[in-house]
Amino acid sequence: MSKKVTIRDIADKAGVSVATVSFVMNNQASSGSERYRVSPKTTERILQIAAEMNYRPNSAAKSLRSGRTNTIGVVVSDISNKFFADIARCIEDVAYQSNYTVFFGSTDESPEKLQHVIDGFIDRGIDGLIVVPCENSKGTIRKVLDAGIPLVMLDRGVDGVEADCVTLNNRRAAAMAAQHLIDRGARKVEMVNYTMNLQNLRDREAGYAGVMAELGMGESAKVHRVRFRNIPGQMPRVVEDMLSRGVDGIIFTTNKLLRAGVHCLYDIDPVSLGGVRVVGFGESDFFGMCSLPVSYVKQPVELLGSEAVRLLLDNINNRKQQFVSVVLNPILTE
Amino acid sequence: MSKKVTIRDIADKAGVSVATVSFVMNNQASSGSERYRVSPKTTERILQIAAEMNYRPNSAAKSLRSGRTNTIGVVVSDISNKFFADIARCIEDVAYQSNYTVFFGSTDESPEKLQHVIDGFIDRGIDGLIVVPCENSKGTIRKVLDAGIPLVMLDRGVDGVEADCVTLNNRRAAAMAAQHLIDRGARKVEMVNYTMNLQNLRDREAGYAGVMAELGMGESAKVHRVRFRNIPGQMPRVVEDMLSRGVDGIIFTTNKLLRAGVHCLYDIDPVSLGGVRVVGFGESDFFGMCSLPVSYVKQPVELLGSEAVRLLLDNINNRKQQFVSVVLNPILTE
DNA sequence: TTTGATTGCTAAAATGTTTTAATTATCTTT
DNA sequence: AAAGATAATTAAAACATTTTAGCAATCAAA
Repeated sequence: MSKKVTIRDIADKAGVSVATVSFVMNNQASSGSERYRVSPKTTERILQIAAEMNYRPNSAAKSLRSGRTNTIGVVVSDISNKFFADIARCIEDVAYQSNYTVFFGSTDESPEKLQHVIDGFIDRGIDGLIVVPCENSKGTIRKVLDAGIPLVMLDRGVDGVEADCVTLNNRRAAAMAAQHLIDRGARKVEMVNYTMNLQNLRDREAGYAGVMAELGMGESAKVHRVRFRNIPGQMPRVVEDMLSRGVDGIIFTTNKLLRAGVHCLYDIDPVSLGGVRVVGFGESDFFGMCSLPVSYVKQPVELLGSEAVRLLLDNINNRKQQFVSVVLNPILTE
Repeated sequence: MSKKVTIRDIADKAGVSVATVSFVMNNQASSGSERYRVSPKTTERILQIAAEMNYRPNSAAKSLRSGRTNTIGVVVSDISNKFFADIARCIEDVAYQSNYTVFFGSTDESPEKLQHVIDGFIDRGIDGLIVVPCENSKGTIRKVLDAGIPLVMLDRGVDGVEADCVTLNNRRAAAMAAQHLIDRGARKVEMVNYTMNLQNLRDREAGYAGVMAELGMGESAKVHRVRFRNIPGQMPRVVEDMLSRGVDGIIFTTNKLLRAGVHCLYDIDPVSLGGVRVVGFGESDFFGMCSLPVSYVKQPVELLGSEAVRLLLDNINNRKQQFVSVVLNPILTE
């Protein structure tokens, strides 16, 4: 458990000042700096000594002085949800490439948790945040932005909040889904959504409603709403209801809903799933193995993650004023 | 973007020294302290002022001085793998309850990545690590332990390394799996495993081999090995090979292998999956919807996560010498 | 050879805490 | 009222960096 070697130890051994060592340690990369240069010989020697003493900078001291931590916080709805886990992985990879390390936190769609997790991250001095905002999180997000902390919203925006944002083109995605079902001959297409008021979900409804109206099927359009916290309790009734009324096409607005829904369909009719065509958001292993085909809107997970990180780092390093909104295109997969 | 309020600002406003404020901020909880007390009146006033100034301690300064960050690092194989994502979520929850925040990192089973991720975490001053060790990671793990950094191994141990460890009883789990298949009438049971040399995988082989030998079926026992990095390339051949030789029971040693395997079976024979009974490790949505039943060994995810955190925090706070190994019981689910 | 610029380096302040040792204030006893 | 004990508070050092301002030394030009 050898004592930690500091910049001072190196300075002593090299017979120079700590300032010099600090310059070498940092300017190394941006070696073009006019001011504060160090001769190649000294630089070399210091580097050498640092290496053989196995020097590792103390990041607490570093960030106390510099105010930066090279750390970002990522707040999603639930890290164990495959969709967010995939994104998380992607964020991790891209962030690491830029020497950033990531904190992860889950909100379970609760604004209080969101606030709490974000507070924790800020207290630990993160340089920026990537957040999947939940219902009623406008206040929290605003506060972060007002505090001058770089933030990127992911998966959904928040009405009335100006900040970088990376989302799917949800309107279009839902429109594609509806069109797809109708093209395949569906006559009665309905949607199953959450009760939650989230931008992405509202957009999906809008996209669905739009297509239905366009095709003169506005009358038969219907959206069922299930509580986020009680999917297993409510889904069976919703599914039964739809089947009893002869629905032949269903759009589930999230991967969780889709899975729950298909399970219900399967319970009722394992062979034909009630003869209903189904489209969902986000993929899952078992789609290919269902007795009836399940189509789904593929989320460009890698892009969602990498774009979010890109925007955030950009924001951290350049402190720009202009916000940008990245809207990604969905891909429908059969 | 209000300037950050410090302990000094509070001291000034309250007309006391920074030391007093510091005492109040920390001893608050452990209020029974003999030494360094501050009168209830002053305490009250300081707390009041701190609250109305919305004081938030600077954690960089805190950890520079105290050497602690209230942060732990979690290194898994792949955070986007549902198994690890579930554990991660669990770790997050338990850690947050104790006011710890977590860094996450993935290794993709590469020792170099493991080293790199761990270095990054240590540089950021984590108080401890929860690690899923990969092949050839003994050196890295040893170094961490030698540096006096609390560490808990998760999901698998490392031979010859003494440290806290939380695992499934893999031997037993595999034995249960084999027994299960045989009880259901399987005559020719084989196993599909990775080529990797990991403790948990070896134990699963041992459990399988043990049961087979015990039942006088040692002759017919056979383990197929697939490279971690080339599952889709190798699985089809393995599955075909097994089917052609009349295998009627298969044990897949990981959830990824299981899913890949079942997909292959499905591709060959969507209805009966080749009439083969299958057991795997870890659950997935679609098991209930397969034409033939897939059984699986349920991993006690919540316990894996919470026990790991418990051991780690214990280690961080008490610096004990004695290492403990928690071995959890598997549950077979049909 | 003086002047002015450039190069290479350093001393010291600053960052926001915690903690030690010391000091002052307030009580009890006598 | 003095002495001793105890309670309340503080000054200052320490933690490991970064960065500002400035000092020598060397070099180029006049």
